[in-house]
Amino acid sequence: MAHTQRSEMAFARRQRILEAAAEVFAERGFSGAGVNEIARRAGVNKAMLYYHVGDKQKLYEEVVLGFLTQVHHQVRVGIAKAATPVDKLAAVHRAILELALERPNYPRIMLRELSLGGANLPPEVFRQMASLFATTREVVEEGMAAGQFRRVEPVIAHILLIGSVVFFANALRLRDRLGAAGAQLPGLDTVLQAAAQITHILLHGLAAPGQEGVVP
Amino acid sequence: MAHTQRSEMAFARRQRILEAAAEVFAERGFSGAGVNEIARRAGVNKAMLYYHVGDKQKLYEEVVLGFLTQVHHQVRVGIAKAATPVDKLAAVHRAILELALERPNYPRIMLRELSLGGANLPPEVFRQMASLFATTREVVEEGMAAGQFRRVEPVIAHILLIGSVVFFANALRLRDRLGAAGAQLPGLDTVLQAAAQITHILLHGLAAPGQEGVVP
DNA sequence: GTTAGAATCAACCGTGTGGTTAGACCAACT
DNA sequence: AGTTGGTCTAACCACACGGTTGATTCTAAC
Repeated sequence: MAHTQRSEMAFARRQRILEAAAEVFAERGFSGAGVNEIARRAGVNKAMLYYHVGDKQKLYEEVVLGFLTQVHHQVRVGIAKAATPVDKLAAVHRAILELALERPNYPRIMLRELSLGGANLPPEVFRQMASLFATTREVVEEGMAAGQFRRVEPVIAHILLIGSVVFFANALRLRDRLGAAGAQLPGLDTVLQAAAQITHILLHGLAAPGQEGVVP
Repeated sequence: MAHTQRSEMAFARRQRILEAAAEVFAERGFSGAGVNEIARRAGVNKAMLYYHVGDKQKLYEEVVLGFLTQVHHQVRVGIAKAATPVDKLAAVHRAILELALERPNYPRIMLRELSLGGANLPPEVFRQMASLFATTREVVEEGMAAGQFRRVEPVIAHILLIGSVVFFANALRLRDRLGAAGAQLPGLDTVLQAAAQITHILLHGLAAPGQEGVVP
């Protein structure tokens, strides 16, 4: 296993580099991030970035793609565990939300990338997005067919689901500065409680007339 | 009025510079934007940026603040014209939405700034945000007092209102690339129609049980 | 023990950046 | 005509950036 040990070390290095990259990209954005700083935080020489991963662009793509596939995976797991369309959609929302809170770097990156129109992203990332969208679309259509959801364009539901999470996760970081600016801020006991309110409002909003009771 | 003409010219120049700046900041973000390009697009010498407005930072602040105050103004106008809390909240949503669609540069900037945690923004901008938030808070609380809205933390409603618009406006730009990646995309006749669906879902979701009928 | 190749590093390079400056231009007033 | 002060420009600068290179160390296999 000697050879394996070596490549395991290399793999670990690669992971450290990608994590550091995610951190810096999240904090400063693609243009704002410096490969020097990424290297510094990963504790490796700059040339190692190019050796193990690639140039700045490649670094970025790797980070984004890694996150997207993870989200999609979790979403599918969530759906598989749920029974009704409403539960499934709630599961989708929660899966995204939990990942967003657990790994706060990523919503930041996604948000910024959205505002750039995906300028820094390769087609593969869009394929992954499209695939995630297809998943939620299925759920929404199933729910409409079952009469649980009102008739909406699935893409709208998708946008609301994802958007609310990403926006919310990012907004959390403004709290302190908004408070300092005089905003009268929440008596939110926990972040998760606030998130639950969001899920509830969205599902309630999507419920077909007379079906509001189905929403947990 | 000779002197006035001169300063009017200067004012116009300033506006052109700020518009160009908004454009470039929207396309490339704060770090990605170059003062050279801003100057080029504004059709002025680079040094004029520093003369008329200030450094890159100041340029950015001016752009963001200008937009925020405009939003807040429109929101207030919308509220003033509406009667019931539901109508007022719908008006808030529409005001933000219309501005976002009309001046697409700004949602992009705001989104990116959100993901940066307002790193590039001065306290005054946060004061403006807090003030806007206070406005919607009033409406939400009025609606809850009147029994039209379910009990929610106003900040949640605020986030959903703003977030959905900003996210939606930005998502529009992904359409083509997502379509090319195989996403089955909307039969949305018009953008406004999609937006109306969003407003409807949110208001419906916020409506108190039994009050869903009040939503237009 | 030697060797091939993976992994690492310090030093370097060209380019493009934000920002500055010294002065030219020009309209308006004395 | 001369002076002033707002407006504008070309040229410049220091520097940080992304990226590369060539040499060097480490390790595993023969």
